[in-house]
Amino acid sequence: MDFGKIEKKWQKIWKAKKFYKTKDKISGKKNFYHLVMFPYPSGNLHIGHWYNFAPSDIFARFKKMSGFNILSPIGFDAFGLPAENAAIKRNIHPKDWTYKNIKTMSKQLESMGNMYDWSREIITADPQYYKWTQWMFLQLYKKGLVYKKKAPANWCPKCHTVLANEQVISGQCERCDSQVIQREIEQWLFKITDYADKLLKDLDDLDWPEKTKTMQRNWIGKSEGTEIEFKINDSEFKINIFTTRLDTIFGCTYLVMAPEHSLLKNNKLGINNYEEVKNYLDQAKNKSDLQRTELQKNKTGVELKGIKAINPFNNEEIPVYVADYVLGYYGTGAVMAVPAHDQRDFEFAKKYKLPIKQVICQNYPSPICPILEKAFTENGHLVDSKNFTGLTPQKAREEMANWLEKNKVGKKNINYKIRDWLVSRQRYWGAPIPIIYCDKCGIIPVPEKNLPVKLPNVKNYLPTEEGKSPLAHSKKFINTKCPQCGAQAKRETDTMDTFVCSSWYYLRYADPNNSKKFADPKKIKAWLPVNMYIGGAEHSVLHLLYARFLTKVLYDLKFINFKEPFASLKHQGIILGPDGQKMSKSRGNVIDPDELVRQFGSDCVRMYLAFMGQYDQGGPWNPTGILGIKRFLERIWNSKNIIKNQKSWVKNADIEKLFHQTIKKVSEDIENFQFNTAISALMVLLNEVEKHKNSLSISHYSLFLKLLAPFAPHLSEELWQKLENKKSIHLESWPKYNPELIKEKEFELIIQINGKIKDKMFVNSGISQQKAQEIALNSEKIKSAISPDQKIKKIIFVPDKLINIVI
RNA sequence: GCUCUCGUGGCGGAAUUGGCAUACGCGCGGCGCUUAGAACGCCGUCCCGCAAGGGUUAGAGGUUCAAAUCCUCUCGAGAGCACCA
Repeated sequence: MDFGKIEKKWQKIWKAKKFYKTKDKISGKKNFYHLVMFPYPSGNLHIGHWYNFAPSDIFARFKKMSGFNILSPIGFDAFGLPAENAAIKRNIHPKDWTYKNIKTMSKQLESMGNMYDWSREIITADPQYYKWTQWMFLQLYKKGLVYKKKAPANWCPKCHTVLANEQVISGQCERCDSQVIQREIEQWLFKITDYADKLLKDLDDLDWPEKTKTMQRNWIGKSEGTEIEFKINDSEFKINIFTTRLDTIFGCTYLVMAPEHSLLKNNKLGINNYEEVKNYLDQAKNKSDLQRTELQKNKTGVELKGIKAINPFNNEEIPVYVADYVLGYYGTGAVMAVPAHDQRDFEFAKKYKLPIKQVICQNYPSPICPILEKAFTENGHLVDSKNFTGLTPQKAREEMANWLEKNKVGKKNINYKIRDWLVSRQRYWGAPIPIIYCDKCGIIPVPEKNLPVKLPNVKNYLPTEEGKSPLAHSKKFINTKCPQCGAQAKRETDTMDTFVCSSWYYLRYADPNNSKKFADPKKIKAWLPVNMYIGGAEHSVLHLLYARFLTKVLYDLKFINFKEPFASLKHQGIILGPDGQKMSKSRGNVIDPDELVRQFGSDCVRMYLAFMGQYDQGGPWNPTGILGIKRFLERIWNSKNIIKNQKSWVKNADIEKLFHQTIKKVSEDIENFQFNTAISALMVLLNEVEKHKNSLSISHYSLFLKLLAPFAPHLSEELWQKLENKKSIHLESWPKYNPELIKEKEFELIIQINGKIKDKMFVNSGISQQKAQEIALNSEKIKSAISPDQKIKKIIFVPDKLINIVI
């Protein structure tokens, strides 16, 4: 049977009839926004894309048949580094490369037969789209959530651009794996840190995978502690430190400042050995993140000679060091070092022969504490801590913080790990940042009416080493007039991180062709927030965090009336190559879905992907089982003859019951994204039906086709129309089961002794414990298993399941 | 180092969430159909045992009438973060 032929036929008909065009409102139906993360136009679809798009379409089709008005759009995340890098490698203009890929990938996507509304397609590299990306930038700018600063940033020497914190993986560039270095450069940032608390709190109410929420929580990294002032002796300067272990302050034997600390610039503190310190600062600056990490085991630092800091709790004078194991961007950029209770301080103190003073001890009130071979970080009681001695660390932190606040030398404070989102890129293939520099007026945002700032079609799009965008070479682009005073001015030449484009695209689908607004508020209201969002877990702290941030900003600006973009979220697993490695062209382990579709048909491929295993698990691609699905579909195709050749129909209560049980099982499984067990239930049903051919009526057969429709949209449509139905099966409503009919009249009672199965027996459903007990004790097997001298201690009865005799 | 997943036949995986372990599919074996094969159909297929029966969810303990499921430790695989004070 050539399924490919049927599939092409229906795809053509659906396209011609605009069958999947979405209406914003259908009376009597609730809207349901079903969204799959839009693809990056990298070249061709691989089987991983199919795994993302095909099973999710099963869910969408099921929801549609269940009575919802579905929005299931598609588009392309078209700007960005990888496309640009790939284009450069092939010596093609990024635009040509990207649009060529979009064309191929669209064709491939169509061959899946998904219910996408192509009239709503969006492409983020389209000026009609990025006009609004630039508009978003301006809204954030107005709200004071965008700023520019010159500071060390993650620089990828191969991509010639800065990267956001989220795009640096273990000190390496997310895209090309080059070692990222720190480079002082002018950059634009979004103040995502202002939203750290909201981003954290609102996670609680989201229907998202728990691990994804955990990842975001860790990324945001809330940490409650105390900020303390340490005065410098004979000086007006103070060093502020942040700690979560205030209880250990009597064990503080020195302070450490990060090399980036502002008090270290130009020898403000009047240090005696500034030459030496300056040398150290310069060295630290040139270290990459990775180098700094690699040196974890071998910490370095320099003492600031000639100054001492004063511990406010005991007025002890302690030395101050600069060391790059302290981070400049976290907390206050300085810490109090307690070697006895912090492993990093412990290592440093050992190396520089600094005192290690234990103030938390397990043995309290015994005065003898064990000698430390590493930092002691567990719980105990305070020792050698003046009037705080004897307290638990928890209690001590409370009381010490009160003491600090009373004496005005410190206060409770909260720090977050998350850093501001660096959005500027020194690259060509992105949305230009809508900013103008005027000698007189300074930094001026482009007026909204002048948007979009179009990306010019330049010949020279190669990135440059000096840290400037290729757009800096385009005189036509740079030179402009100041919107405020009209004088000659220059445009910003950096472009935006592609994650800015993708952080709001879900809003645009509600109204993709609007030229006056990013979307009509009525249409936004009709569809958003997204009801079901599906995509890879690799975006947990990138796209998914950025999208939440932008939604919250738009909410605060009153453009939208919801705080979270994606009500429910599901991740699909990753399909690896047959060798168990990540699929990549260089490894040569990429599976081409087109070839599989030619061989088996798209219904078969999508169904096999759904059948392979749990949707969120993935794993190595193993094609051996696809024949099972192929056979299943062939059997369904042949089953039309059962009806045709049927002479007399015999009602069969068991088959009747199985049908209703299958409706229940399939419905619940699709709702829970358990497509594999839903398909297996359909297989069980077909197996039974084939055994009792004469008990299959036309209405049973129709019902089966409806259950099949989300999984195999083409085949089910073909068979449906062969039954002389005029309308499409995809306009039918999802079958409902009769709760009365699925009830089992009998069940197999499991009879256990001490939890081990000894006998099984069919009995009527709903029997009482008494009755079950009687039956169980009368069983020959049970009788012989219990010797006369053994007494029954207890009997456990689980209704309609089992009875357990404890002896 | 920290945070978090996961480990079930030869393979992909089920198990109503603590109540019949191995559903469904692949593969394999046997039989049928066939000149033969392919395809298809039927039967079998966790291990030991002729059987009665016993054992089995990476391994070892524990909780429970009852554990693949909960707890502790060990081993193994994977993901994310990583000097965050």
